[in-house]
Amino acid sequence: MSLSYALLGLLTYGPMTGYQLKKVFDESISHVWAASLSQIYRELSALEKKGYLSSNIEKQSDRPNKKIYSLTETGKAAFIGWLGHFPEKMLTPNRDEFMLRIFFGSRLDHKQVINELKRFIVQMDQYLSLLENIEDEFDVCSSKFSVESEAKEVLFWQLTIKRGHMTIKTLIKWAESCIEDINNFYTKQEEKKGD
Amino acid sequence: MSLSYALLGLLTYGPMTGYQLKKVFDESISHVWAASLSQIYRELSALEKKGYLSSNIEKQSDRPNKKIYSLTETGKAAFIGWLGHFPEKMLTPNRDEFMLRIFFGSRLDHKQVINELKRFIVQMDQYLSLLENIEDEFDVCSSKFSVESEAKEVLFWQLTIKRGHMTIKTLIKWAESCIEDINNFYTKQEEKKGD
DNA sequence: AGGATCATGTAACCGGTTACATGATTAC
DNA sequence: GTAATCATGTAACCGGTTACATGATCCT
Repeated sequence: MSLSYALLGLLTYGPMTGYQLKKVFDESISHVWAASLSQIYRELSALEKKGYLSSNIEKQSDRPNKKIYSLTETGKAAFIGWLGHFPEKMLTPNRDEFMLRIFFGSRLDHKQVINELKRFIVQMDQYLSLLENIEDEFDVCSSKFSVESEAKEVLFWQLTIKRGHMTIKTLIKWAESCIEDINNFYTKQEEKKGD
Repeated sequence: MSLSYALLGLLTYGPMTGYQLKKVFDESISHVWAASLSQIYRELSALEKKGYLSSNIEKQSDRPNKKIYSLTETGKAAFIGWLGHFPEKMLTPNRDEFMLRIFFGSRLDHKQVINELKRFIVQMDQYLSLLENIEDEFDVCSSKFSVESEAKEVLFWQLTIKRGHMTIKTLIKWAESCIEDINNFYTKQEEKKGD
């Protein structure tokens, strides 16, 4: 599965604990592949059993001990192998609770639908500004460290964030056009009654 | 869950078999919520146990008998209840195998990445024309049947397809800009070497 | 002859979600 | 005082995927 390779991929940057991996996930990959802590722990122990990872425990007196995972050679090879094989079908099936309700929107009061669309826009705006902050940080990054390898990594991270940015902007435009379309439909309906 | 309500929702249009539901799904809701046949059958029997659906069997001599499901009153009430309660968070977590590889794209030969992005564009173009065909059919629909209730339904179906249309178009633009960005990065890198 | 369509399902698997459990430290 | 952070997990559940099973008819 993909989650395991995401973990292996992050561990190519250096050894980490499950807890640290979760944090790195949330700040980077989560925009492309989300994961919960319990899932990460479960996956890490499975990967260790497989021999893709090794672990050593760092004792701490004040806090719980750390279990630090490192990528093995076979683990790295597995990651590289996975990375080179892109999926044939690049369209991932959508499952969207919100959209499912819009599909049946004709059964609702159109004022409620418009309210929900407005809520949708607010949420997308929030997420958009979050993405814009991340983009700003990347811009700082790529100007600071102009080492070739680091700049290259930042480039691809930027591309993933850009995708989010662009699609969210489009979704906002979509929702706005929906509100218009719905309003038009209902005003036309009333004109007909007026005749 | 959502699948059950999608099924209940479709059955508000009239009684159907699981097989028929699958076909309707593929032509409409699948763009918003995909489902497999085995899943539909499993779900339908669960809904019948719950009392949301009732079934009667239509005997056929040449083909397997049909098990026709109808919505019960409690089923309809459950659907309406679900429909009115939109999820608080309208952002669904992404999980995209393709994007995960782009995230680690710095570890690949940039020519391969560009090739995969081009394949991505081809696939999106195909899906786009599919969506455009659906939109054309809807346009015919809404001009043909101008009964108020039917036109209203078509309106919301159009909105769901429009979302797909707009996001796919954006994804194509994104992929094109990625190819540019990557090419720029590598030509700049070579210029530096030339100095 | 071979594949699509009609029509029903079952069973196993896999991975994502939620809830539970523990417990010290630090910051407001 | 109470919430967040650090740090580890386990167990149950739920829903989506894949594979299997059956069998006639219709189209190329």
